[in-house]
Amino acid sequence: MSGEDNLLRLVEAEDGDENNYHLQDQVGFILRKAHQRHVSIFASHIGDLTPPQFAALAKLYDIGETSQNQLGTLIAMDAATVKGVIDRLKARGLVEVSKHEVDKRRLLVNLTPEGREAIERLIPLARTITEETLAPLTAKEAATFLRLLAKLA
Amino acid sequence: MSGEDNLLRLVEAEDGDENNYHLQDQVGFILRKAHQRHVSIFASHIGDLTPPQFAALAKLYDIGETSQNQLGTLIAMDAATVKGVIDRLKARGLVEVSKHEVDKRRLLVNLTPEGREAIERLIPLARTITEETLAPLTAKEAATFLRLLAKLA
DNA sequence: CTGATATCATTTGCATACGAATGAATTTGA
DNA sequence: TCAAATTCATTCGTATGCAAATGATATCAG
Repeated sequence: MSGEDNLLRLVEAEDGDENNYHLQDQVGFILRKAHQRHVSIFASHIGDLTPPQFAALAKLYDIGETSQNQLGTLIAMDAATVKGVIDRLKARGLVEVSKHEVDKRRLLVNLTPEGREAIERLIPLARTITEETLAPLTAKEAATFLRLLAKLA
Repeated sequence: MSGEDNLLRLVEAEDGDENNYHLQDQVGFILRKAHQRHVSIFASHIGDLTPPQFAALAKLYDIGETSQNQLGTLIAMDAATVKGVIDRLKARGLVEVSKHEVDKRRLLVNLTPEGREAIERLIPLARTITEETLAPLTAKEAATFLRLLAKLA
């Protein structure tokens, strides 16, 4: 038996479960599953829009016209991702784009009337989605969870 | 005015900001950002493997040979997704697949010696990744967070 | 004023993620 | 037993998500 084996046995003896790596205890894995569950709940309430698409509309509704790049920063999407999201919203007539008068690099994005109508209609559903996502927790637990989650995001 | 409207007005009166929908307060949005941050931390420590690929290797290391479908269930991936993950791990020689002797529908998946060596080498890094992901929280907060997160996943 | 830098947007390539449809094999139930 | 239902895997289509490269424009520094 090698020295490494001996050491390993000592470690095992101390801990009892040192060798066992349990995926389901890792924060990344649980985070991924919780996110999956939320997306599924979202889809069950809002079937014709994805969470990123909803985020883009909601942010435009909140702050008004802005550049594609700035919008991406605000909703945590890189330039390549936000372009795809905006392209699809544009194809559906929910947003419209225009060139910035001064800075010719910028692409301005804004809600269309249809987009505004859509997001106003959907925001109440989004509140329901949030409630359902947090339903396994008590109100106090939910508050604690959101506070700690925000620290990690 | 309906009863619902009345209730809503009461809530608004209590809250004072009912009309304003803030994306950054929604659990789904924060969950998405926290997940993004974790993936980024993961990539900074383990550049040549994605979290889903790591999950597949870790689970195979934990339970040994299993069917592709069963593996997918254990690591929370649907059949289409797990196929892609296994295909890429197979192409890199980290897993090998074989046909189930009895049930000819099943595709058995197992670690290769290289895959086993890889996951044993990476598990300590994964512990570091978990620590770094939870670093913004105190030990007590982290324990609370994991407990509540697990309830949501 | 101008060359170096920085910013904005686009494109490509790769990797999840999932719904839906399909085909093969197995299990169930009348 | 045998038709119906189920399970396993694959394929297709669509939608994030990000790294890297590129081009256009704007800003900065000397």
